[in-house]
Amino acid sequence: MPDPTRILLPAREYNLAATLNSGQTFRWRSGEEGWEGIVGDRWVRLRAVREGIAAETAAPQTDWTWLERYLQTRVELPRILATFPADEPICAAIEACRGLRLLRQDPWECLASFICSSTKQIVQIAQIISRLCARFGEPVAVPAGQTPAFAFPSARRIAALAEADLRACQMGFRAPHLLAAAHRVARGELSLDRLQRLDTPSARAGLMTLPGVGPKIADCVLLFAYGRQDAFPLDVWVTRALCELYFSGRRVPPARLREFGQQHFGPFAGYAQQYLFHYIRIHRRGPTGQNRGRT
DNA sequence: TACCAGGAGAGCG
DNA sequence: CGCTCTCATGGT
Repeated sequence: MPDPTRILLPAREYNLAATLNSGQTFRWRSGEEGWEGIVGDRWVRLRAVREGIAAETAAPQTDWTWLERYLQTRVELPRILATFPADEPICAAIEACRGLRLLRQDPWECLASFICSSTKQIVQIAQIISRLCARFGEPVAVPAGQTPAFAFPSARRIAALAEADLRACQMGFRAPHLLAAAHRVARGELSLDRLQRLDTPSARAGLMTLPGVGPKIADCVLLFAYGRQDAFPLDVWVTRALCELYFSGRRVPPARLREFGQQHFGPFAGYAQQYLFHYIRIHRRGPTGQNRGRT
Protein backbone atom coordinates (compact mmCIF):
# COMPACT_ATOMS: atom_id res chain seq x y z
CA MET A 1 0.00 0.00 0.00
CA PRO A 2 1.53 3.30 -1.10
CA ASP A 3 2.39 5.93 1.47
CA PRO A 4 0.36 9.05 0.62
CA THR A 5 3.04 11.33 2.06
CA ARG A 6 5.68 10.07 -0.38
CA ILE A 7 6.13 9.95 -4.11
CA LEU A 8 8.78 9.44 -6.74
CA LEU A 9 8.74 12.11 -9.41
CA PRO A 10 10.43 10.72 -12.50
CA ALA A 11 13.06 12.98 -14.00
CA ARG A 12 16.12 12.63 -16.15
CA GLU A 13 19.16 14.74 -15.56
CA TYR A 14 17.85 16.69 -12.61
CA ASN A 15 20.57 18.35 -10.54
CA LEU A 16 18.62 18.97 -7.35
CA ALA A 17 21.44 20.58 -5.41
CA ALA A 18 22.35 23.04 -8.16
CA THR A 19 18.69 23.85 -8.74
CA LEU A 20 17.85 24.55 -5.10
CA ASN A 21 21.15 26.25 -4.38
CA SER A 22 21.70 28.53 -7.36
CA GLY A 23 20.15 31.72 -6.08
CA GLN A 24 16.69 31.39 -7.58
CA THR A 25 15.13 30.39 -4.26
CA PHE A 26 16.32 30.97 -0.72
CA ARG A 27 14.53 28.68 1.70
CA TRP A 28 15.88 25.18 1.07
CA ARG A 29 18.22 23.54 3.57
CA SER A 30 20.31 20.47 3.01
CA GLY A 31 19.96 17.97 5.84
CA GLU A 32 20.90 14.40 6.58
CA GLU A 33 17.82 13.02 4.87
CA GLY A 34 17.65 15.43 1.96
CA TRP A 35 16.64 18.98 1.05
CA GLU A 36 13.98 20.44 3.30
CA GLY A 37 11.86 23.41 2.38
CA ILE A 38 8.41 24.92 2.02
CA VAL A 39 6.36 25.04 -1.15
CA GLY A 40 3.29 27.18 -0.63
CA ASP A 41 1.92 25.98 2.70
CA ARG A 42 3.48 22.52 2.57
CA TRP A 43 6.62 21.23 4.21
CA VAL A 44 8.62 19.13 1.75
CA ARG A 45 11.72 16.97 1.85
CA LEU A 46 13.44 16.06 -1.42
CA ARG A 47 16.11 13.56 -2.28
CA ALA A 48 17.79 12.92 -5.59
CA VAL A 49 17.53 9.26 -6.59
CA ARG A 50 18.46 7.41 -9.75
CA GLU A 51 14.97 7.54 -11.27
CA GLY A 52 14.27 11.17 -10.38
CA ILE A 53 13.30 12.92 -7.19
CA ALA A 54 11.93 11.25 -4.09
CA ALA A 55 9.57 13.61 -2.27
CA GLU A 56 8.06 13.49 1.18
CA THR A 57 5.49 15.77 2.78
CA ALA A 58 4.10 16.13 6.28
CA ALA A 59 0.48 15.59 5.27
CA PRO A 60 -1.01 12.98 2.90
CA GLN A 61 -1.37 14.13 -0.70
CA THR A 62 -3.80 12.92 -3.33
CA ASP A 63 -2.42 15.10 -6.10
CA TRP A 64 1.23 16.00 -6.58
CA THR A 65 0.95 18.30 -9.57
CA TRP A 66 1.80 21.32 -7.41
CA LEU A 67 5.23 19.80 -6.75
CA GLU A 68 5.80 18.72 -10.34
CA ARG A 69 5.00 22.24 -11.39
CA TYR A 70 7.31 23.78 -8.81
CA LEU A 71 10.22 21.49 -9.66
CA GLN A 72 9.50 21.45 -13.41
CA THR A 73 10.34 17.75 -13.50
CA ARG A 74 8.44 17.25 -16.73
CA VAL A 75 10.47 19.82 -18.61
CA GLU A 76 12.73 18.18 -21.14
CA LEU A 77 16.00 19.83 -20.34
CA PRO A 78 18.08 18.40 -23.21
CA ARG A 79 15.64 19.90 -25.67
CA ILE A 80 16.18 23.33 -24.11
CA LEU A 81 19.96 23.08 -23.93
CA ALA A 82 20.05 21.96 -27.56
CA THR A 83 18.70 25.35 -28.65
CA PHE A 84 21.82 27.17 -27.45
CA PRO A 85 24.68 27.90 -29.82
CA ALA A 86 27.49 25.47 -29.08
CA ASP A 87 30.06 28.06 -28.16
CA GLU A 88 32.78 27.28 -25.66
CA PRO A 89 31.60 29.36 -22.67
CA ILE A 90 28.03 28.12 -22.52
CA CYS A 91 29.14 24.53 -23.10
CA ALA A 92 31.54 24.83 -20.19
CA ALA A 93 28.81 26.34 -18.02
CA ILE A 94 26.37 23.54 -18.88
CA GLU A 95 29.04 20.95 -18.21
CA ALA A 96 29.84 22.51 -14.82
CA CYS A 97 26.29 22.16 -13.48
CA ARG A 98 24.55 19.64 -15.68
CA GLY A 99 20.92 19.11 -14.73
CA LEU A 100 20.37 22.59 -13.29
CA ARG A 101 16.77 23.66 -13.84
CA LEU A 102 14.60 26.70 -13.43
CA LEU A 103 11.88 26.37 -10.81
CA ARG A 104 8.35 27.68 -11.14
CA GLN A 105 7.80 29.65 -7.94
CA ASP A 106 4.95 31.56 -6.37
CA PRO A 107 4.93 35.11 -7.77
CA TRP A 108 4.49 36.95 -4.48
CA GLU A 109 7.15 34.97 -2.65
CA CYS A 110 9.53 35.39 -5.55
CA LEU A 111 8.84 39.11 -5.90
CA ALA A 112 9.15 39.81 -2.19
CA SER A 113 12.29 37.70 -1.92
CA PHE A 114 14.04 39.52 -4.72
CA ILE A 115 13.02 42.92 -3.36
CA CYS A 116 15.04 41.83 -0.33
CA SER A 117 17.91 40.66 -2.50
CA SER A 118 19.44 43.85 -3.86
CA THR A 119 23.15 44.19 -3.07
CA LYS A 120 22.98 41.27 -0.66
CA GLN A 121 24.89 38.03 -0.70
CA ILE A 122 22.76 34.93 -1.13
CA VAL A 123 23.46 33.73 2.42
CA GLN A 124 22.21 37.05 3.77
CA ILE A 125 19.10 37.01 1.62
CA ALA A 126 18.35 33.58 3.01
CA GLN A 127 18.76 34.87 6.55
CA ILE A 128 16.48 37.84 5.99
CA ILE A 129 13.77 35.69 4.45
CA SER A 130 14.10 33.12 7.18
CA ARG A 131 13.46 35.78 9.82
CA LEU A 132 10.59 37.23 7.83
CA CYS A 133 8.87 33.85 7.61
CA ALA A 134 9.55 32.82 11.19
CA ARG A 135 8.08 36.07 12.55
CA PHE A 136 5.18 36.69 10.21
CA GLY A 137 4.45 33.51 8.28
CA GLU A 138 1.71 31.03 9.14
CA PRO A 139 2.98 27.83 10.76
CA VAL A 140 2.80 24.79 8.53
CA ALA A 141 2.50 21.14 9.52
CA VAL A 142 5.81 19.33 9.87
CA PRO A 143 6.58 15.68 10.61
CA ALA A 144 6.95 14.73 14.24
CA GLY A 145 10.27 15.80 15.66
CA GLN A 146 11.00 18.38 12.97
CA THR A 147 11.67 21.98 13.82
CA PRO A 148 8.74 24.35 13.26
CA ALA A 149 8.30 25.73 9.75
CA PHE A 150 6.42 28.67 8.31
CA ALA A 151 4.83 29.67 5.05
CA PHE A 152 6.00 32.81 3.30
CA PRO A 153 3.90 35.69 4.67
CA SER A 154 1.21 36.89 2.29
CA ALA A 155 1.14 40.37 0.81
CA ARG A 156 -1.83 41.18 3.04
CA ARG A 157 0.06 40.08 6.12
CA ILE A 158 3.12 42.14 5.27
CA ALA A 159 0.97 45.12 4.33
CA ALA A 160 -0.40 45.09 7.86
CA LEU A 161 3.07 45.46 9.37
CA ALA A 162 5.06 48.55 10.21
CA GLU A 163 8.30 49.40 8.48
CA ALA A 164 10.09 48.80 11.77
CA ASP A 165 8.82 45.20 11.81
CA LEU A 166 10.49 44.61 8.47
CA ARG A 167 13.67 46.44 9.42
CA ALA A 168 13.85 44.15 12.42
CA CYS A 169 14.40 41.34 9.92
CA GLN A 170 17.64 43.15 8.99
CA MET A 171 16.56 44.04 5.49
CA GLY A 172 17.68 47.65 5.82
CA PHE A 173 16.67 50.10 3.10
CA ARG A 174 14.69 47.37 1.37
CA ALA A 175 12.05 47.48 4.11
CA PRO A 176 10.07 50.46 2.76
CA HIS A 177 10.19 48.93 -0.71
CA LEU A 178 8.78 45.61 0.46
CA LEU A 179 6.13 47.34 2.53
CA ALA A 180 5.00 49.55 -0.35
CA ALA A 181 4.98 46.61 -2.75
CA ALA A 182 2.89 44.61 -0.29
CA HIS A 183 0.42 47.50 -0.06
CA ARG A 184 0.01 47.73 -3.81
CA VAL A 185 -0.44 43.99 -4.21
CA ALA A 186 -2.74 43.61 -1.19
CA ARG A 187 -4.97 46.44 -2.36
CA GLY A 188 -5.16 44.89 -5.80
CA GLU A 189 -3.53 47.91 -7.43
CA LEU A 190 -1.13 45.45 -9.01
CA SER A 191 -2.64 42.02 -9.67
CA LEU A 192 0.03 39.35 -9.76
CA ASP A 193 -2.53 36.97 -11.24
CA ARG A 194 -3.30 39.34 -14.07
CA LEU A 195 0.38 39.69 -14.98
CA GLN A 196 0.27 36.02 -15.87
CA ARG A 197 -1.87 36.81 -18.88
CA LEU A 198 0.11 39.79 -20.13
CA ASP A 199 2.85 39.62 -22.71
CA THR A 200 6.31 39.71 -21.22
CA PRO A 201 7.16 43.39 -21.86
CA SER A 202 3.86 44.48 -20.29
CA ALA A 203 4.29 42.20 -17.31
CA ARG A 204 7.83 43.51 -16.90
CA ALA A 205 6.63 47.10 -17.02
CA GLY A 206 3.94 46.28 -14.47
CA LEU A 207 6.44 44.81 -12.04
CA MET A 208 8.74 47.79 -12.49
CA THR A 209 6.05 50.17 -11.28
CA LEU A 210 6.73 48.74 -7.83
CA PRO A 211 9.21 50.55 -5.61
CA GLY A 212 12.51 48.73 -5.37
CA VAL A 213 11.80 46.74 -8.53
CA GLY A 214 13.99 47.65 -11.48
CA PRO A 215 14.90 45.68 -14.59
CA LYS A 216 16.96 43.02 -12.82
CA ILE A 217 14.42 42.09 -10.16
CA ALA A 218 11.57 42.23 -12.65
CA ASP A 219 13.45 39.80 -14.88
CA CYS A 220 14.06 37.47 -11.94
CA VAL A 221 10.35 37.35 -11.16
CA LEU A 222 9.44 36.85 -14.82
CA LEU A 223 11.94 34.01 -15.09
CA PHE A 224 11.53 32.25 -11.75
CA ALA A 225 7.80 32.71 -11.14
CA TYR A 226 6.07 33.45 -14.44
CA GLY A 227 7.87 30.96 -16.64
CA ARG A 228 9.12 33.58 -19.07
CA GLN A 229 12.20 31.64 -20.06
CA ASP A 230 13.56 34.34 -22.31
CA ALA A 231 13.80 36.80 -19.42
CA PHE A 232 17.46 37.62 -18.83
CA PRO A 233 18.30 39.00 -15.38
CA LEU A 234 21.58 40.91 -15.39
CA ASP A 235 23.19 41.00 -11.98
CA VAL A 236 26.85 41.62 -11.14
CA TRP A 237 27.79 37.98 -11.71
CA VAL A 238 26.09 37.50 -15.04
CA THR A 239 27.44 40.86 -16.18
CA ARG A 240 30.90 39.72 -15.19
CA ALA A 241 30.46 36.35 -16.91
CA LEU A 242 29.26 37.86 -20.17
CA CYS A 243 31.96 40.52 -20.30
CA GLU A 244 34.72 38.04 -19.56
CA LEU A 245 33.49 35.16 -21.68
CA TYR A 246 31.94 36.93 -24.66
CA PHE A 247 33.47 40.42 -24.76
CA SER A 248 37.12 39.68 -23.93
CA GLY A 249 36.92 41.51 -20.63
CA ARG A 250 35.60 44.79 -21.99
CA ARG A 251 32.97 46.71 -20.07
CA VAL A 252 29.64 46.62 -21.89
CA PRO A 253 26.56 48.62 -20.90
CA PRO A 254 23.70 46.60 -19.39
CA ALA A 255 21.22 47.30 -22.17
CA ARG A 256 23.66 45.97 -24.72
CA LEU A 257 24.42 42.89 -22.63
CA ARG A 258 20.76 42.10 -22.24
CA GLU A 259 20.22 42.50 -25.96
CA PHE A 260 23.19 40.23 -26.65
CA GLY A 261 21.98 37.59 -24.22
CA GLN A 262 18.52 37.38 -25.69
CA GLN A 263 19.75 37.44 -29.28
CA HIS A 264 22.55 34.97 -28.75
CA PHE A 265 20.72 32.42 -26.61
CA GLY A 266 17.20 32.81 -27.97
CA PRO A 267 13.86 31.83 -26.41
CA PHE A 268 15.51 30.04 -23.47
CA ALA A 269 18.04 32.77 -22.73
CA GLY A 270 16.96 32.74 -19.10
CA TYR A 271 18.17 29.17 -18.77
CA ALA A 272 21.53 30.14 -20.26
CA GLN A 273 21.71 33.00 -17.80
CA GLN A 274 21.18 30.64 -14.87
CA TYR A 275 23.93 28.32 -16.05
CA LEU A 276 26.35 31.21 -16.49
CA PHE A 277 25.43 32.59 -13.07
CA HIS A 278 26.06 29.32 -11.30
CA TYR A 279 29.16 28.56 -13.37
CA ILE A 280 30.99 31.80 -12.72
CA ARG A 281 30.14 31.79 -9.04
CA ILE A 282 31.53 28.29 -8.63
CA HIS A 283 34.69 29.15 -10.49
CA ARG A 284 35.28 32.49 -8.84
CA ARG A 285 35.18 31.09 -5.36
CA GLY A 286 36.75 27.78 -6.14
CA PRO A 287 35.26 24.45 -5.04
CA THR A 288 36.69 24.69 -1.54
CA GLY A 289 36.36 28.37 -0.88
CA GLN A 290 39.85 29.57 -1.68
CA ASN A 291 40.82 31.07 -5.00
CA ARG A 292 38.87 34.23 -4.29
CA GLY A 293 39.54 37.62 -5.76
CA ARG A 294 40.16 39.03 -9.17
CA THR A 295 42.00 37.24 -11.87
C1' DT B 1 40.14 45.68 7.87
C1' DA B 2 38.53 46.74 3.48
C1' DC B 3 35.72 45.28 -0.09
C1' DC B 4 31.64 43.53 -1.85
C1' DA B 5 26.97 41.60 -2.35
C1' DG B 6 21.58 38.05 -7.78
C1' DG B 7 20.06 46.88 -7.31
C1' DA B 8 17.29 50.81 -7.55
C1' DG B 9 16.61 55.54 -7.93
C1' DA B 10 17.85 60.20 -7.76
C1' DG B 11 20.93 63.98 -9.07
C1' DC B 12 24.01 65.90 -12.32
C1' DG B 13 26.43 67.39 -16.53
C1' DC C 1 22.73 59.19 -22.28
C1' DG C 2 26.35 57.81 -18.68
C1' DC C 3 28.37 58.66 -14.27
C1' DT C 4 28.18 58.96 -9.11
C1' DC C 5 26.05 58.61 -4.61
C1' DT C 6 23.22 56.77 -1.17
C1' DC C 7 20.55 53.43 1.05
C1' DA C 8 21.67 48.98 5.50
C1' DT C 9 24.00 45.13 6.73
C1' DG C 10 27.25 41.61 7.46
C1' DG C 11 30.06 37.74 4.98
C1' DT C 12 34.59 36.74 3.59
